[in-house]
Amino acid sequence: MSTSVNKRENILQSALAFFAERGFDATTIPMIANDAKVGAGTIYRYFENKEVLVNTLFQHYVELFTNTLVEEYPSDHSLRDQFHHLFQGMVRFTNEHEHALYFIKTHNAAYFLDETSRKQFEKLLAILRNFLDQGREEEKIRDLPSTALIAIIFGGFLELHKLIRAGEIEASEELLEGVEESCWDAVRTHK
Amino acid sequence: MSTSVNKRENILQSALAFFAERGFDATTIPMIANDAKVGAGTIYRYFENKEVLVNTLFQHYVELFTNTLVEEYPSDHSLRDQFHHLFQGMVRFTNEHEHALYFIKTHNAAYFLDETSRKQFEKLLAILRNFLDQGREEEKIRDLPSTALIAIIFGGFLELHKLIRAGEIEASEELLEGVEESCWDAVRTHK
DNA sequence: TATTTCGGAATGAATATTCATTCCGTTTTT
DNA sequence: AAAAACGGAATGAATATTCATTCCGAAATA
Repeated sequence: MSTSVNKRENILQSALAFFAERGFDATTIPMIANDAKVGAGTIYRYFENKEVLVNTLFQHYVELFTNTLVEEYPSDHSLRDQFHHLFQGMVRFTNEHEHALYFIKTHNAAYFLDETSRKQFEKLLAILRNFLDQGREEEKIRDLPSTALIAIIFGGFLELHKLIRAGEIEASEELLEGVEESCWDAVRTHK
Repeated sequence: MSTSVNKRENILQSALAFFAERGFDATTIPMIANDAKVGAGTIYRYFENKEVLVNTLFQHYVELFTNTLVEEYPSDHSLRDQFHHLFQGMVRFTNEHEHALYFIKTHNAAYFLDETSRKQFEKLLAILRNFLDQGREEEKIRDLPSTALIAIIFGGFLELHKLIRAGEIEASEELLEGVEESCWDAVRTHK
């Protein structure tokens, strides 16, 4: 069976999990190879080197996440609805790609990211900034640096996600709604 | 003279900066030695190995931060005042120890932390949890996992701090107040 | 006081280890 | 039976750690 597509995919999946859990520098190629059930050399058939591997991964998931947020974006609904859409996007994306968002969050300023990766990430930020700026104009969003507000949103959400994965907490609908509300209250103006 | 206390201190300072900026795995002993203006071997006169060095650093600053939060804690004031005290503690601590809080935040779940470090960190969390739990009883704090709320607070604050250090933003009194208010709104109940 | 001896702190070259990357014999695919 | 894909041992570079030696200030000796 031409597993070649599968192997590439396996390598990417294993790498993603390790990078998310231990970070780029602490994960070794043999670790990834072993987990992907592939020879160490095989990784180099698919990726020129370790940095190309991370960058590939990073760009792939940032793009995927960006698309998730943009898809069916309710531009003509209320700001609160738009926020809900974005938040739901995070939830959906995290459900479909367990480690991806955490990986992105922990590596978005890393020294080994190349131009393309940085630009890709900028595009993602632009979407969120765009939303916040629009809201600020309407005086519905606090007058604070977008990056800080974005950090609050991702920080809270990802921490929650960690707890859920660790089994310390159950991912009830109610809980997610609570976190969404909390993030929204952090971001919006209060009359 | 090159008192041993000074050397040890220099090593710790250099290590802190590198660990905060690049992470544990990406910083090498020679980097630290060079920055501390000390022979590589000297580091091993003070610390058994690289892991002992991080753990020492981690424990030291977590303890220091914990003390900052606890000192003059206004137990009998309003919850809002208590929050203000904690937030101010973060600000003060960050002003006094530029890299420390960021280092703590990015390394608190690292694989190389020993028992003592983990326990030390737990103590810090306990203080924050304590505050949140008390508030929850009074129904002044949201019914959400403390860890998630804590993540929101630190996430927002540290992101802000990064922007300030990067010179992208000025650390006005007003800005800090805004972030404090945002974090508080994320955490409290809204009648 | 001047000189010598001594202890241990500091050093950085040498060594041991870890890891990314390469290479080549084997297996699988066509 | 080629050709392509693999696996995993081999390689070399980068890094943590060690250790023989130097250095320096403080006693001991004169």
